[in-house]
Amino acid sequence: MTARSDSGPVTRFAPSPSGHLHVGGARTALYSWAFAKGRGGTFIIRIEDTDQKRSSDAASVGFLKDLDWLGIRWDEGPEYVAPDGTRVGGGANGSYFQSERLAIYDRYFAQLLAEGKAYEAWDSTEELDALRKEATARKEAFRYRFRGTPSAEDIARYRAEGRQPVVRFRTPQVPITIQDEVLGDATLPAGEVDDFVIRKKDGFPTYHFAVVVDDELMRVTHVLRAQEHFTNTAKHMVLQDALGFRRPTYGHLSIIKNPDDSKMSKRDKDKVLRKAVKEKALTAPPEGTVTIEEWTKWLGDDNVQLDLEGAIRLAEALKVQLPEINVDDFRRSGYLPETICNFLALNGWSPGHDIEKFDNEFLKERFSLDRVIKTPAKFDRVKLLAFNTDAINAMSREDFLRRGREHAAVFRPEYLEKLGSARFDLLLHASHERSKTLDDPFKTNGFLLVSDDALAFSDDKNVRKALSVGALAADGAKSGLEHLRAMRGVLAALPEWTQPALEAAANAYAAEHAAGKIGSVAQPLRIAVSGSTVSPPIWETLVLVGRDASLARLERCIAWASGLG
RNA sequence: GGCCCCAUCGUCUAGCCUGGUCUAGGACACCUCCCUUUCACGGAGGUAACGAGGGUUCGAAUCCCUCUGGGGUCACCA
Repeated sequence: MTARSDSGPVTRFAPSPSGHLHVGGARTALYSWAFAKGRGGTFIIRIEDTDQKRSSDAASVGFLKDLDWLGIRWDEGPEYVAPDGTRVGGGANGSYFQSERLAIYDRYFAQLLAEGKAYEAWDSTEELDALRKEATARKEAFRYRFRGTPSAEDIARYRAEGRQPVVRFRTPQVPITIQDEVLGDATLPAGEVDDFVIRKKDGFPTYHFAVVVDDELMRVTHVLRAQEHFTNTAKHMVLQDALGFRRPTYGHLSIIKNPDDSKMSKRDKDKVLRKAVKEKALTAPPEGTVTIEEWTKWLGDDNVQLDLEGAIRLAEALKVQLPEINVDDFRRSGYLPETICNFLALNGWSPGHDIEKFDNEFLKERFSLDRVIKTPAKFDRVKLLAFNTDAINAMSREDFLRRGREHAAVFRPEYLEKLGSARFDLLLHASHERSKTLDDPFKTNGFLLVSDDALAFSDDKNVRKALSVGALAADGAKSGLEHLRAMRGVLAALPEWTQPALEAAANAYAAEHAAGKIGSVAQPLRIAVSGSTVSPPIWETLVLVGRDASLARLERCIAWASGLG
């Protein structure tokens, strides 16, 4: 924990712990962090777990882990031990979990009630729904107004019925000007804000109340949050006035959208799966994906979401790509945290001067609210991939090796087990320059994991071309299949199975039998050991597959290709 | 529907506040060519935008108005 400096700004990121940290939230956190840290201020994490039904401890920890992975560390907030052993969080303004601050909120409820600035309301859900319907019928927005104080008898009756009151704020009927550093000022006409609930019947504060109290008590000076909160700010401002609190400076960030203009949402993954299931007209879950019960429940209700592991298994079985939505999805896909931060920073902010590539240090130095873009941006995964490719290409061999190992340890342990450390390192080296993500060495080289007799040769245009190209040539050159037959003997006779030895032998053969065109020999070999026309460089690939396996695959490929029409 | 906000290449954006240097710059994508044992990488070039209409002005992407389009919000969720 760092000592709080009184001079700098104080910002906070206040997620509600349900689900995972998604890219929009990550960007809000990044901006908040950069704004405070670039000005000698304090960055706080606060967990807004006032919705008992939706909040979970696991989700809280997940948020902290994702934030830490991105390189965003907080000066105050939940205590967390990073993988490198650093202790993060703590602080003198806790608890940083709203569910542990109930006594604090109660004091302020009492104050407002005593001053007549808030009142208890006993309306039932049904009564409220009826009022809402009426408003809709009149084509008006529903706004709750003080409906009179119930008599002592009424209250006694409600109590007997088991009703619990909520506390509503008596909103002054005056125009309210929202001051926003990003969007500029906006004035809401008098009466726009209704008497909103500040304490739920379970005794928990609503978001509006807790956020106002906590921001004051934690001395937050700048609030950066999603644009969906813009209108809420009016509520927060009238509350601050009633409570005698200071007003933080606000900045509302535009939402991040999918390329098809829909709002990025965690449901997007289920959408892709539902579509695939429908297209394939599946009636039962593929073997080893999800249970029949999960399957039935999921397909029976659009609101039910598959758990992540199940969704991943199903996506693999259906051969569809799940869209990355959450920070952890991008991590799993092999994106670098520095790339995610860089790209996210650029999605809604720009340093100007055509600068695009920068790190969090730069962002910290340069970030300012007046350069935040007001328009919703589409999240372009293609450009993100390009950024990640550049970052990976710029990495040293050693860094790529180290980070590839770290990635595999978490997401691809089977490669480490199957290949052993020497061949695993060779795989990374051989894949580095053609990798766009840390996952590419594994994602694109699944043939290394399958057993020799299970390797499937793909019967496509490129394969056929490579195997028969010579036969089609007019000069009587040999076909790829013939090269393969010949190479079987050449390779089997090799005293050692190393890249230089393999290359030398193949070159010698090609000089004599393929007019020096090594490609007409390399491609058939590639097909034989990998099953397709795409793999790391061929000599490395042969070493990765290994001598015995390569020869066995060669044999199978010759048999397979001989049967091709 | 009420209220609020926004509007530059397909996409992310620079420029707008402080009108002229904008025949509108960069990046990703796309197209062409080069390199190449596959796939990638890389190199050279190219296509591509100020939503529409009115003003103001000698001059508007930049200032004003209208329209159109987009977004947010209208919960005892945050």
